[in-house]
Order: sequence, then structure tokens, then C-alpha cells
Amino acid sequence: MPRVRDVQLYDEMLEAIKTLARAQMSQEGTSSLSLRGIARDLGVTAPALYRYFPSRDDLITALIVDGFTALAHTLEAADANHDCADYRGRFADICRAYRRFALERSVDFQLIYGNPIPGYVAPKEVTVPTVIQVFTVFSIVFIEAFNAGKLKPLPQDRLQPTVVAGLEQIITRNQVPTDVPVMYGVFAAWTKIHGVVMLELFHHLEQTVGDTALFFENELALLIDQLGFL
Amino acid sequence: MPRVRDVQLYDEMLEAIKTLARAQMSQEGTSSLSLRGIARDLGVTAPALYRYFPSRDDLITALIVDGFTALAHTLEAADANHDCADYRGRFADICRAYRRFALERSVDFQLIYGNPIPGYVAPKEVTVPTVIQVFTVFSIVFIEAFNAGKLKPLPQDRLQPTVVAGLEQIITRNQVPTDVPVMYGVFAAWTKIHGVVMLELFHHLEQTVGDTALFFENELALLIDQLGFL
DNA sequence: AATGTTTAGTAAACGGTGTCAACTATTAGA
DNA sequence: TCTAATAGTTGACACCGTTTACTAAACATT
Repeated sequence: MPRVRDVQLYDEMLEAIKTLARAQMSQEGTSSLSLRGIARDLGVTAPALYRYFPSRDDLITALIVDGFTALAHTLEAADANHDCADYRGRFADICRAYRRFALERSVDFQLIYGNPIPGYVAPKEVTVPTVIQVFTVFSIVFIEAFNAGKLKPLPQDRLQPTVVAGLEQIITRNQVPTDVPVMYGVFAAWTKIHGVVMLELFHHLEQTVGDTALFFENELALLIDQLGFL
Repeated sequence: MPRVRDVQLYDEMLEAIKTLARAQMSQEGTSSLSLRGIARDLGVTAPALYRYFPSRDDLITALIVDGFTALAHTLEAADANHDCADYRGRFADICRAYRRFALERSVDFQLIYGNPIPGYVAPKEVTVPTVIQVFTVFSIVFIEAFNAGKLKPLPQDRLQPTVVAGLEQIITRNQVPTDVPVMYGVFAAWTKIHGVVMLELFHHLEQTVGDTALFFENELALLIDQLGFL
């Protein structure tokens, strides 16, 4: 964070670098990120970038944080443009948004949920809050549905005591106003959707299941029933 | 594939290179693979490796193929050391083996199911057969359970027609001796397990769910019921 | 035993990379 | 106008995958 003459210009440069970085990653993969290449596209030499990002890894961190918030916003938007009382519809659209984000902005998605980047460890104090943000969107629709009597979650006695304890910790730590069974539903849903999306994203499904989009819809419809959405 | 004086020595060198490559990947990530580094560890210069692998990508392909077969063997072993008629137990142990493989041999698992390596495209004619191999292990226990009347799969009318068509294609193409609903169960199971494992592997669960191992067991137990194993 | 051929490896080089230190314009303020 | 900070450059270092040309050792044949 060097002293800056014009904040706006500085921010524009910051964005320009990140945009070019994303473009480069989407062509060549998340871990082939060339500072010299970015600099070249910007008509500038490589060391100039060090004024904006102390190192290649700091640039990556910025991209990850951006990715998380973008995903959170996307999910929120999907949730918002729906009738509040239509919990099945809201949940379905959040899941669809999750999938679309993964496929359309696969660079961001891979940065968030894919292989860790070699030699790079995300600073937890930066990323954890954003993880929560994504997670929260999922939770809200579950909680609201339950409170409205539109969600019949799995009874708590079907959960392992340690898992119950873990879920209780989340609830108290993040002050989520709900019970363990509802919280569990969030994870059951997330893990399922994530599995389908991950396999589709890396093309492990298309050679087996035919139409992956319809397969997703199929899984989603069944999942909604299993989760106890009424 | 150059002419070789001593086949055994050649194969030993091949294995040594791959072993060092895996070691390097497990320390630095799957995409930071340095031929020069491997050569250094072997007390040899970098171009010498080109006698064994035409390029860096061919080395990666070899590692991926190894990973697939290792995973398949692991799952087969897990299936084998169990009573044949205990279908719930067999399926559970296969899933546990899948998870353990992901966690213990995470390099191989990431090579198979993780982000593609920048600039590298896996030759399909090499990898697809091995994909089938892994998939087959999952299928067998489903088919045998169904034939023994120990599996009540989802009725076919709950599946989208296009998904049914896709599953029928797999069945005929790979000559799997079973019906669509059974085949569907395999995918429902795989996607779920894969999601949980993927999230645990990259540490997205441990900060939320407490004990990830027990969470897995929990999900597994519920899944087995949902799939219709009797 | 001497010769020619194949094998296994080396040395040098090319163009690429992230990063650092030192230096130079340009700009802003006193 | 002079000073100080900013925004960049140049040049270097050590690394990378890969290619080309070359060498030393081992083998087979005469």
C-alpha cells in the first residue's frame, strides 16, 4: 500500500491488473499467471506492477477475495429476485446460480474451491469472513422456510453427537438464529450440489450422464424433496 | 519410447522420476512440477529426462493414469475384503476408501479430479478407459444388491427423460447389465460422496462442521438409506 | 581384437518466468 | 524555484521447459 497521487487512477490500475489476470487465467488455467504478461498487455514493465501488488501471491489473494464476494452477491441476487414465500423456488434458484457461477466464471470458482495454488496459503483472516458470507446466503432460506413451517428437517437423533456439537458451534459462533437440524440441512444441500457442480465443471459427468444441465435439474428436484422442503 | 539397453533399469528410472514428481507435487501443488528439480534430485541434468518422458505433459499424463488405476485398485480392495452379501457394508467401505484415498494420496486425487493443469490437456484415449474403471467398481455393488433384491432404487418416473436417455447410453455403451434406476443410484451416490470429499479435502468443511470424519460417516449413513439399500 | 553403431547422458543455448536494487523522469507542494 | 514524493524504467539474478549438438560408454559384428 504505497503512497498514491491519485486514488482513482490507482484503483483503476488495480482493477485493470485483476481483469487482465482473470482473462489470462481463464485462457491458461488458474495457476499460469504471468506478471510479465499482464504488464505487457498494460504497456508497462513487470516491476511496475509491484507498486500495486507486493507479489504475485498478493494478486492472487485479491482475486480470491473478489471471487468470494462475487459468488455471494450472485447467490444473493438469485435469492432476491424471487417470491419470499416460495422457499422451494428460492432454494432451487440459489443452487442454479451456484452452478452457473461455477461454469460461467470458472476461474473464480476454481480459485475458491479448486486446488490450492502451489506455495500459496490464503491468509485466513481475509478469506474466512467471505466464506461465511457465501454460507449465510444458503442458510437464510433454510431458516426462513423452517420458521414459516415450510421445512421439515431431518430429526436430530439421526445425527452423530459430534456433528451436532460441530453444528452447535457454528450456530453460536456466527449467531445464526436457528437449530441444529436446520443447520444440518444446509450442509447436506451444499455438499450434494457442490459434488454435482464440481464433477460437471471438470468434465467427469458429460461423458457418462448425457445432458449435464438436465441431470443437475433432476438432482436438484430430488434434493429439495429429501431436504424436507414443503 | 526410445530403444533401451536394460529394460529393468529403464523402468526403475521411470518410477524414480514419477515418485520424485509426486513428492514435489505434494509439497508445492500439482501444477508446480519442475523437471530441472527432479533431475537435480536424481543427480542428472534436465535434458536427460527427455529420454524417459518426451515432455513435461507426458509425465503428467503418466501420473494421472497411475492415479486412476491406484484409485480403482483401492476401491476394488475395499470392496473385496467384505462379505459379498453385505451390500450396505460393501458400499460404505468403498465410499470410505474413496475419501481416504483423497485425503491420503491427495496429489493423485487432485490430479484426477482437481483443477486441470495449465496448458495441459489430458489425451482422452488414455484417461477415459481408466475413468470407466473407477466408475465400474461403484456400479457393481449396486447391480449385485439390486439383483439380490437388496436395493430399492428410485422409480424411473422420477427421472427426466433426457437423463434416462443418457443413462441408457452408458448402459449400452459399456454393456452394464442393469436398468436405468440402478444406474442412476450410482451417480446420485458418487456426486454426493464426491462433494463431501472435495469440500473436506480443501478445508472448506473443517471450519464449519467440527469433526469432518464423523460428518462423513453421518452423511454416508443417511445416503445409504436414501439410496434404498436394504 | 578392432570397428561401427546404438544408448545414455552432458553442455550450451533460447526464450520465458518472478523478483529485487538502483536509477530516472514526472508531478505536487512550500 | 527548489525539494520531495510518486511512478515508472533498466538491468540483473536465479529459475523454468525445451532443443540442438556433442561425448562417453556399451554392445554386436567382422
